[in-house]
Amino acid sequence: MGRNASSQQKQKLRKGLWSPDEDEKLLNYITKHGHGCWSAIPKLAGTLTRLCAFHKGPYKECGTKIIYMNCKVKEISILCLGLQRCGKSCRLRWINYLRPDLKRGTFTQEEEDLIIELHAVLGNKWSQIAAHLPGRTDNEIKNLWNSSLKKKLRQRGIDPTTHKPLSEENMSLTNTDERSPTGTYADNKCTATCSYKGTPVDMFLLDDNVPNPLSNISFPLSSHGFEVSSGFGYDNPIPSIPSVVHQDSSSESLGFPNVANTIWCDMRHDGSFFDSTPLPWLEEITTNEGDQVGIGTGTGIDMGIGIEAECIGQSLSLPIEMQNHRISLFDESKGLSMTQQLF
DNA sequence: AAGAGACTCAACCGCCAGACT
DNA sequence: TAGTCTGGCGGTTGAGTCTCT
Repeated sequence: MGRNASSQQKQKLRKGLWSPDEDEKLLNYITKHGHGCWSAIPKLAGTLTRLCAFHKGPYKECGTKIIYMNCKVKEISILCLGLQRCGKSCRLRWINYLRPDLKRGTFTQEEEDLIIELHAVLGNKWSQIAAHLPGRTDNEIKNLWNSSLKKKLRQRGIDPTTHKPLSEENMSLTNTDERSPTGTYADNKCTATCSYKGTPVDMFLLDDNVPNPLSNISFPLSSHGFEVSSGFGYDNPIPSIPSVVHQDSSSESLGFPNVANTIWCDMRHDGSFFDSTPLPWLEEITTNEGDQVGIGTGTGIDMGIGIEAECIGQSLSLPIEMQNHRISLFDESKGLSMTQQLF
């Protein structure tokens, strides 16, 4: 019996594109009442009259009518049928189209760059990626990725799945890359010592035309006391890095409640720079006093940033010593030595 | 101008995990 | 404990639009 009723209901459900009328019903309902239980919304949305204005007691529904109990008005029709959609469909329509906080229009270059950065770390976790782009939906980002960004990456010679240079697939590397294809940085347990563990010289010398960028890198200190350790890539020689890390104490407002300090980076994978884009791979790392945090982009272009949390907020003047494959940072005032294996 | 192919994007489908009974 | 329901997610589809020839 119940099964029959259920299948009858299913037969009534509409599919396909939403009409303006349906949109209006759903929008009006959720604006007034919130979405609550999605599965109940199709019935409730669009209902003009549900309760007799004078009736405070119980009622029951019977088809498209409401039967009031112990009321002079025994029966009242639902004047407008609810949506002939399933709750799931309503939810999707609201999230992807009707939500008032949605940002319309094409993606900006900054947004595209951020999506690529995030994809390198998170893979196809579209909802997590969308969480970093206010006003954008996972569906929208997924579509952008599949229709446009994948292609752009390939044109840049980067494998959109692994975020490694396509040419690398044909090279016989002598180093040992312990990362998974999508990057181990997503496992949120990454520390300075678990970033790229291959042999950097092998990496850099794969292409004779690319000079070892380590010999050119300079490391300016940020005014906030962070130590920026390095940024480089074997296909991406960066002669110098400006002050790439800022501290933002309002990390909670950015949705990273467990991170003591939100780090912002100015550098893209391709070596150009942009501003105010949060480093997504820090989102689940808790930094404590004295912690070191090492991060990587998860792409073929590696970047290591070391933060001595103890130094946060202090003005440091640190001589930097580069010893082949390592970069060592020293805080002379504290006698603190932070030597970071970057690769 | 017309047809074919490429592209975009809204929406559906199936699966999964957690809550509830 | 098992079954059911629900919401959330990623993959996929297909209608509409655009671009190219």
